[in-house]
Amino acid sequence: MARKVIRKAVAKTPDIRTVAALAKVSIATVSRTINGSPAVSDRLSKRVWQAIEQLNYFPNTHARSLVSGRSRLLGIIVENITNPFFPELIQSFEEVAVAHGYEILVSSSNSDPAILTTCVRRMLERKVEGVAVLTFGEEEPVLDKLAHHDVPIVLAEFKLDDPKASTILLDYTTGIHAAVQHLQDLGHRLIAFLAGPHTLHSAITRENDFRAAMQDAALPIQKKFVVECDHTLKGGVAGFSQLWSLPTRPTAVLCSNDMTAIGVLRAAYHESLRVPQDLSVVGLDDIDFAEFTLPPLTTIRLSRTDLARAAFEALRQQAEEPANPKLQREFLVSTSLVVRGSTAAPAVNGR
Amino acid sequence: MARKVIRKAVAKTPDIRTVAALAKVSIATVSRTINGSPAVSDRLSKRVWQAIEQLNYFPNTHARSLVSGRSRLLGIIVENITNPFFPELIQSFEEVAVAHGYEILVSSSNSDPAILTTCVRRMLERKVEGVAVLTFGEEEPVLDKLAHHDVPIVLAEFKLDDPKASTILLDYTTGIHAAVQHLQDLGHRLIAFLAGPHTLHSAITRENDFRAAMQDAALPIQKKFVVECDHTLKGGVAGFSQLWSLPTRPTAVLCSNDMTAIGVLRAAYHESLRVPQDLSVVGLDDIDFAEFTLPPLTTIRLSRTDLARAAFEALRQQAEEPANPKLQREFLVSTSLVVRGSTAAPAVNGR
DNA sequence: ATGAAAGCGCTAACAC
DNA sequence: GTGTTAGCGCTTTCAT
Repeated sequence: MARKVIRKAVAKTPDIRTVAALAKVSIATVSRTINGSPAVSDRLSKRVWQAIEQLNYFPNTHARSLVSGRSRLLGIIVENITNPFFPELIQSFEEVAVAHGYEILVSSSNSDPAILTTCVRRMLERKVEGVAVLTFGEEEPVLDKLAHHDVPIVLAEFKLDDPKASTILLDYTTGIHAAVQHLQDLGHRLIAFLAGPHTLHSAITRENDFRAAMQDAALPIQKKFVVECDHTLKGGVAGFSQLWSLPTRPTAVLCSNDMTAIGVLRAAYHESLRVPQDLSVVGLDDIDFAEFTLPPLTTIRLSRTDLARAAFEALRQQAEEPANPKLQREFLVSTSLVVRGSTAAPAVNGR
Repeated sequence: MARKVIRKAVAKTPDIRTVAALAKVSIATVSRTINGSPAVSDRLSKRVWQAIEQLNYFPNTHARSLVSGRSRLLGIIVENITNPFFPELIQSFEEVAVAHGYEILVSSSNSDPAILTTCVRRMLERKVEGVAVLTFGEEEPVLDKLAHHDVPIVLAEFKLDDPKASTILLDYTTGIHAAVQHLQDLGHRLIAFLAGPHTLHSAITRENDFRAAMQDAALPIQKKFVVECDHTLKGGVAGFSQLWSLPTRPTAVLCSNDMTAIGVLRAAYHESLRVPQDLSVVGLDDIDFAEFTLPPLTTIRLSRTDLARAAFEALRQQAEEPANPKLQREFLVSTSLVVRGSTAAPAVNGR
């Protein structure tokens, strides 16, 4: 009794009962109205919405999730939010998720399996309906845990043998072939490749595609022309100096990602090399910034929007139509070459 | 009955009852154990943890939030996640929040009041315990709504007259004075300022601090030397060309943020100007990338870590000790000059 | 120290 | 069409 009095005294945030009382209907009707059930008469529906408006009411998500078993929460784990590629990805993912009435939980794994584990756990605790692991294939062992918990999961470039898992395949081949072709057309023969860390599936795929493209172009690959970097700007600087210490130097460098290419641009500048006259540089990703480097970076575009949409769609399907027999389990995102200012014909003495 | 059979058949995710049954205790004891209540005997506690382990159980956050009224969720709204300043800020905020057992909801307002409104609403629905609005003072009207809902809120550079609101003040003065001093020491007298959009509190504060610093240095400000940009790289390019079309040109430019400064660097390059010999450039923020521009950018550092920590602490205090009479309502984050390669003495003919 | 039971705000099955 | 009611999984009195 005393409790009730207090409840009246303190203006609590309105709940479904408050609305029902004001609209003079049952709480079931309020619930139905909110959820757009067709079985509510216009007359009552109007009264309910009016009450909702008047009270500035909105439903408690936790209560909803508890009873419905659906949280409308999706998790997205990226490798490092500080890498410009990822914020753009997150933004696209958020946009499409919110448009479909989902909320997202974001985490960076920072390539640390321990962190990934706690990320996953936190997301599981929040009862996410799906997790997009866009770390590009680094931390496989942990992923089994996710699958075990029966949560839909989508991975970039890595197939998990689990009915709840789907995969986004990146078609690097097209873009990388186009890039090598482009360089060959310009007259380059000495083309180097600054690879990503071999702990990453994507890095290995990219490197393999480079080798294949060179072979298709009948261009030899000098052994020392493929060097493993770490997908950071500093890594690009280091990779460049390794290349430059070689007796024969390449006239063009294809990089496993844009940050590496930007590192090369920077290192080349310090060596007083002119890009593209003395060295052609090609990146991969086409981060927003690529347009603004000096010179603007020729690069292989990997659309963050396409990737994010595919990831969301994979999760949505699993969450909303788990019984659908023709659930799409694989998604393909393509790449394409964007020619800007960092590539040109090699200088004659470069031959 | 039929229901129960199904329940047994399908291996449901374990709940508190499952644990209690396995440990042969009541659900209350399980709850107490999980929450570290001292009133549980070692003997039972051990049994409970064992069961938890064995079942790989973890509590349902929604149920917990529903009954306890605490979601352990914090919201952070930034202006644009694509601006490198913000991911760094988000990362720091996430780190400290997670370390304290909170989860975060991230949103970008993209300077659009309508988007901000829905962000706020979504966060309110999720029952966040506090919101950090780090948009730097753009969308005031909407903020009242937040305050109205009795949710703790922390703002950057904007005071809201509400008991639940606190403010983070940025001490630009120190950094900007140091920068002007630095330029004066190098011999500059013709110093321009590329301001941020006047819709931003922070932009106005920065501009005012610049004017004050110039006055203190007894340096005149040419009227046309202060131009309003928009805190983007493109804005910096545009600002530079406006400056360069002037009859007398500045020998140094101080920019309201790093992206603007990077735009100036780029525009200067296109004019075949050498930085810093022909033009000194100073940024503000010290984003990660500032270290890697060509040349490395001299800039005024605004620590994202400090800012994030202050924001979290403000929210935590409001959420956990709302009754504390000496709750801190204002936080100060300082700035400092970082000298790199984009500043030098002006060329003699520049005099 | 432990357990029984009430109830957080909501949805959905069932009754009318 | 609309209302009544039983829980969703948990925390928290209140007994014992």
